[in-house]
Amino acid sequence: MRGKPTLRDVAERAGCSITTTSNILQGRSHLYKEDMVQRVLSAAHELGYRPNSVARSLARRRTATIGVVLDPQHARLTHNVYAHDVLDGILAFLEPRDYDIRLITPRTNDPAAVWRRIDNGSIDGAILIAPVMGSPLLEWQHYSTLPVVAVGSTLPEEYLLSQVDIDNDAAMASLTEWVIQQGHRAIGFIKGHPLHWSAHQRERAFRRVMAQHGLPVREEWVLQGNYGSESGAYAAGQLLCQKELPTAVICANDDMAVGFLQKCRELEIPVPDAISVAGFDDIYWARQLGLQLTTIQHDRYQVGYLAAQMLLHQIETGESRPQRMLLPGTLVVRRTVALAHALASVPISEATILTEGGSRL
Amino acid sequence: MRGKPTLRDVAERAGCSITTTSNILQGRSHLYKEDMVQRVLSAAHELGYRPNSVARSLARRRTATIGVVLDPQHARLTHNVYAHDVLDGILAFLEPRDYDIRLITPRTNDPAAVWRRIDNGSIDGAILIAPVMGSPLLEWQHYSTLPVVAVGSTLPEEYLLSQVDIDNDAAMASLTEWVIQQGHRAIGFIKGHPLHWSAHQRERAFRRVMAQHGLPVREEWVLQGNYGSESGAYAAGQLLCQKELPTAVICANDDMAVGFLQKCRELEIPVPDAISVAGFDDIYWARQLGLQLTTIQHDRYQVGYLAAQMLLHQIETGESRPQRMLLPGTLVVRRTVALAHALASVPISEATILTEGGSRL
DNA sequence: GCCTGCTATAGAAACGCTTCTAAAACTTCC
DNA sequence: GGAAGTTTTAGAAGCGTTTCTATAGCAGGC
Repeated sequence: MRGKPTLRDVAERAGCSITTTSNILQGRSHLYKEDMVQRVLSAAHELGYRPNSVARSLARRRTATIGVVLDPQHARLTHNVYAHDVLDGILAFLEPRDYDIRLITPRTNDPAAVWRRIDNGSIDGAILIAPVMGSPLLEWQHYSTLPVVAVGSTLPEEYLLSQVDIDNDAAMASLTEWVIQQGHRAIGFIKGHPLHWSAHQRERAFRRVMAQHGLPVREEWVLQGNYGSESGAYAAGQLLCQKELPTAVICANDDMAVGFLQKCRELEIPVPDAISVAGFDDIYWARQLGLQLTTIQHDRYQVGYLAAQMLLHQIETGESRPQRMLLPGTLVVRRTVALAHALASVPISEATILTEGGSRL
Repeated sequence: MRGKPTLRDVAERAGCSITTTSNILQGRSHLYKEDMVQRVLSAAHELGYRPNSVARSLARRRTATIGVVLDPQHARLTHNVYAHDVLDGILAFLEPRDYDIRLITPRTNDPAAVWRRIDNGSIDGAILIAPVMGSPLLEWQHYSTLPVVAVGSTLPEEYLLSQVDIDNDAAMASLTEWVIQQGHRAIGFIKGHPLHWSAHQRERAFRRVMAQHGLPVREEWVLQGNYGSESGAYAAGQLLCQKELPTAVICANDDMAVGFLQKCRELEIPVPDAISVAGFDDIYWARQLGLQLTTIQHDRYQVGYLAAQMLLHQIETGESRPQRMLLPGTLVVRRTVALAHALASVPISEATILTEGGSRL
């Protein structure tokens, strides 16, 4: 016996066949006499036998491993707070079920290469983390027959992908609704990264609710961001130097809201006294730092957990009809959004005029 | 041909043997006539053949996968900023070399179970992320013969583990040195998590430098934290209500420093006017939020990158003597540490007295 | 023209496990 | 006491690769 002990070594030592050994070691010991069972068990223990998972995977035709694939766009985990929470949820579900995780971070945009890497027989299914528009991950159908679940992007139906995500639309709608209820009429918006579906969904919800309330959206108050906090600060710079200002600004995510707040501090514009700011995501460090940001909180951990569950279900049942599962977000009211009528009547009192003067949906 | 095409299918289609096919597909085409090579290549392409990595691993006796193992203590990735950066570095090194990563998060403290999970033939080596004292990961020697590299913990030699880490001792020494150079004599310290080696190393360096300068360390100014920001805030509460205060406080990491700063703000104690605060780690969000924290910056990404490199070297050469590699940290001077003599002479002017009155190393 | 020494190709044995199928060994029953 | 059944065990064929070794085919040298 050179190297690691194999099933054959155990069998020899116990004086029985490989089959017997394999069966007993897999827990099918009711097939054998107590005596045999003991012999095998102790032989295995004495040799320190550990089954080789590669050989097992080959024989069983399943690997008990699932792939977690990061979009090439945001393959650097570091600043991808989203991925951490989701990954935690995935791990939490999979670990007790003896599934392992293979982390795949393609660095190319060639879908054939990407999928060759993902679907090479080493995983039973994959979770795609937040594929963006144009991502090679979305070419799934042409390159793989693996069960797949996408998280963090609510994709159009035609991609035929199962998905778990938060309900961006409903959450942003309720946030906007609430800001309006605080008496704000003049509301600005900082948009998220243009390649993220969520950015569009959040913007659309904002506009819809504004329209429902008959409030105009002034395009000079709608600024492009990219979900990064610098872009929030930049947008703040752009916005705050305008002649007329909104009384409130909704940022498509917290990172940008944090950047926005910083810029406000820099320019010595008090929040929420001069302007109200809302975010979306309820990120850890904003909370940690006591920024008291009013925002939408949602359970990313749960997204990961449910995605893993959905994927395992697909793997085990062979069910392949794509499903979509949307989790609700919760409005968290803190202190960066004030009542509009309590505002100092700086340039912001224009607000009331705007309600009439506004032009488009 | 049911299911995925195999090497045999390609061979049949190309009208040659499996060996030939395998050789050509692995790039050994100089062995064959151009004609044959073309036949095989196009057959493979037409069938959409993709080699099965599990079978390949079994035959080659290597998996081209390395395991990244999180200590059960901090298996939740979410708030483990450290792990993200390291993981990024690991990925960056491994991806272009066609190695994959298996993420392993044991949830138990039984070393046998943990190592059964890690070393089951599915990986060629492992990187252990920040094993803490008493971690089952440290039992390595008894349970595995896999090449292993530990990162994020500078362990005692007797564990016989290769390691890559930052030089906690040197970095904390230079930070302390610098604070002293700013004229501070009365310096407090907030300790890190007692199970982390780094916490002890940082504390020891602090004490040593203080002693070298003949400065006493007042034990009522040395408070236990746990690397979490809440613990920093708590320690601040404990410290700041004392009769005599230090003029500066060094926190064993940034998270605690952030907590400390928040508490200061809460208590309306101006930093650095009333008290100076230093951190260690230079975390992203502290920077992001413009806290201007004076701290030690170090390259966690690089730690991961080098660890992966070291591990691959061990795997490929069979070299197994444990090596240790320590990366230097860099002092980043921002604004939370002021010159001591520029301080308002609040209770803090006691400082000068302390230099004499102090008691112990 | 036969042996030597190439090159080009194929056969077959691993790798370590699972599992289907078959065959011994032992009951039981009429 | 032998057919029929039941329990216990073993044989052997995969799983899809890699790779060692063997064998054709075909020059060239004497």
